[in-house]
Amino acid sequence: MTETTSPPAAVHGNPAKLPAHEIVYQKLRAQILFGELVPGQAVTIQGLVETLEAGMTPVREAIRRLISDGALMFQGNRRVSVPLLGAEDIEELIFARKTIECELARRATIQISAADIEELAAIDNALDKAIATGDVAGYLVQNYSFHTALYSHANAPILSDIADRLWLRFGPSLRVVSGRLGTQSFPDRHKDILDALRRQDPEMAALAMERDVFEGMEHVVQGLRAAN
Amino acid sequence: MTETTSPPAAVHGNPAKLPAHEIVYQKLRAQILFGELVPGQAVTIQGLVETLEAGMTPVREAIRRLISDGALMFQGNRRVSVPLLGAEDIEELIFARKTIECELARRATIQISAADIEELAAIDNALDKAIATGDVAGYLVQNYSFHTALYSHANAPILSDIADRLWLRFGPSLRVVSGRLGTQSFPDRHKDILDALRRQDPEMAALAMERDVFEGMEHVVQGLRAAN
DNA sequence: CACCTGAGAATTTGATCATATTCTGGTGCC
DNA sequence: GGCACCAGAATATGATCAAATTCTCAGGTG
Repeated sequence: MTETTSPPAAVHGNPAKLPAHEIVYQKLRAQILFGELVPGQAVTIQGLVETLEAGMTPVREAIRRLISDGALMFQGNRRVSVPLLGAEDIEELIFARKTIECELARRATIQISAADIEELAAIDNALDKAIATGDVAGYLVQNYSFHTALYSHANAPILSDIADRLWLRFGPSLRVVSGRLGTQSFPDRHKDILDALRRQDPEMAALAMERDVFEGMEHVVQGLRAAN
Repeated sequence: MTETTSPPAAVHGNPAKLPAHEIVYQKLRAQILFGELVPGQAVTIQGLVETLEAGMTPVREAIRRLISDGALMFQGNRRVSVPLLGAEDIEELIFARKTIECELARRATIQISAADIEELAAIDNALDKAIATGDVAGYLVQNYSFHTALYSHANAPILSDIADRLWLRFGPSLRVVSGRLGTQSFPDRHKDILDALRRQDPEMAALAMERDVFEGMEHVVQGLRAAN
């Protein structure tokens, strides 16, 4: 995932040896990305201490990291909550995602191996299955996996890191929209992306990615508009 | 600065009321941006506890935030240090800065007031003075101020946040290069940017910004190359 | 008489610290 | 050269203090 933020790099044979604050961070991060937490929801330190059965210091550090990530919001008084996105925020996210993720797609295209492309295809199949069965949580996980896996082949840690952060920002809203509109209606340009990868055509990959990003975000806009 | 990371918003009459972890964060951040800390240098919690005369918990939280910002690096074991940039990192930074900061320049151009332009001009004057007198620290501060002030008028908190983070990544290296090559040699496209702002020409502003970014980063590349 | 308002207490939550425990890296002995 | 030990640093806990929100209950008003 992100070079700078996930340091222990998951020592293969020793999964239990991660520090507590790292474990808390991962758990909380997943909850935000995949929707246990709703936009606007308050997040309390003591609540997480009980829920995650962790000490106070690790929880504190995890929250600080996630605030820095843009995944949580410090409300000025000492309260922390999951951010609500406005139309302007989404407009910014569209621009940022387009430029960053298209570039990552370009870079990945010229470096990825055939075997890795098939791994991506496998993820996309799982995604299709989730869409077909209306499995919202599965859809969110697989969609995120697809993008993350692709970017990991771009050999661009800083850009990948930026992209990862952007996902944390709209994750909660994506969940709300998916829950409301269902997974069926979501666009999926992943087939086009896979085609481009196989043809080793960076610009085609970038274009497909641009469509995927734009349609996905547009969908969020519509979903949030429906909420008013 | 960044919406999401600097919450207390500096209650006008009560500067002493910031929490300790926030103060530590600001101090450490400034040290990184403006060069007290050298790339590769180790950062220890206990060292900062003594230096900044703060408790352990606030220091810990500040370090976590800065790691998440990309300003510090977790070395896998429990060590933390200031990152060293490689050529590939700089190449990524050039792309990211170009796209993000040019867009911020565009957005600022169509929103900034005449009075605010003059404030920018004043910063640029201070910058010129620092260059003329060879004041490296002043140069770094004023240069950062100019960009930050400009972006604050773009009304784009997410993009500004991304830009801010990028500065944290190359700040230490910029300091090294400036110290080695002197401030004289640094390019300064700020006059062009100010021109574009006054003419309300977004594309011209973006172009000037692109040059400023590119020449600045190219300079860093040359400086680092000279170090080998 | 019902309802709104606001002061102040009670409770919840966050911030900080002192301390115990665990881990890493280095040193010196075999 | 490899292994055991040691010093120092990081991680994690729980207690304590401080702040903020919420609740409650008078008092006043329509």
